[in-house]
Amino acid sequence: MIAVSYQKIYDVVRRIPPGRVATYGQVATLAGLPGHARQVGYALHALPENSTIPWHRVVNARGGISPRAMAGAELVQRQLLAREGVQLNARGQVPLTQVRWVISRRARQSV
DNA sequence: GCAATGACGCTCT
DNA sequence: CAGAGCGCCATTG
Repeated sequence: MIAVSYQKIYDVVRRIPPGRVATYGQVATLAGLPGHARQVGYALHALPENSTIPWHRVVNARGGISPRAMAGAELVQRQLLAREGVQLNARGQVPLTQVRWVISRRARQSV
């Protein structure tokens, strides 16, 4: 059973455009849950693999892929990002200064 | 309702 | 920027 609060988070993640990435904190804030970055990660963790949510576009505040229970899954995320043109550096992180998702104020209101 | 858990963020070093 | 430590809080047992 997925909590209703997660729906809000999924909704934000769905809006992340290809070739762009957002941080957990950013997603939390856009979802109307400022400071609940952990719940964002928790929500994505409970996300089924067959989901259409672009969860791979969500990274931590440093642009890196957080280690999760199943190692190797981060490799998948790296592949999905590369497929969208997001190149990762040697540290396995993305240049946030360039690919950080910047949503316009008007775009947020159109929810 | 209490205690433990966790795909994190912020601050200091 | 990278690493270590502390804090926040919904979800779960």
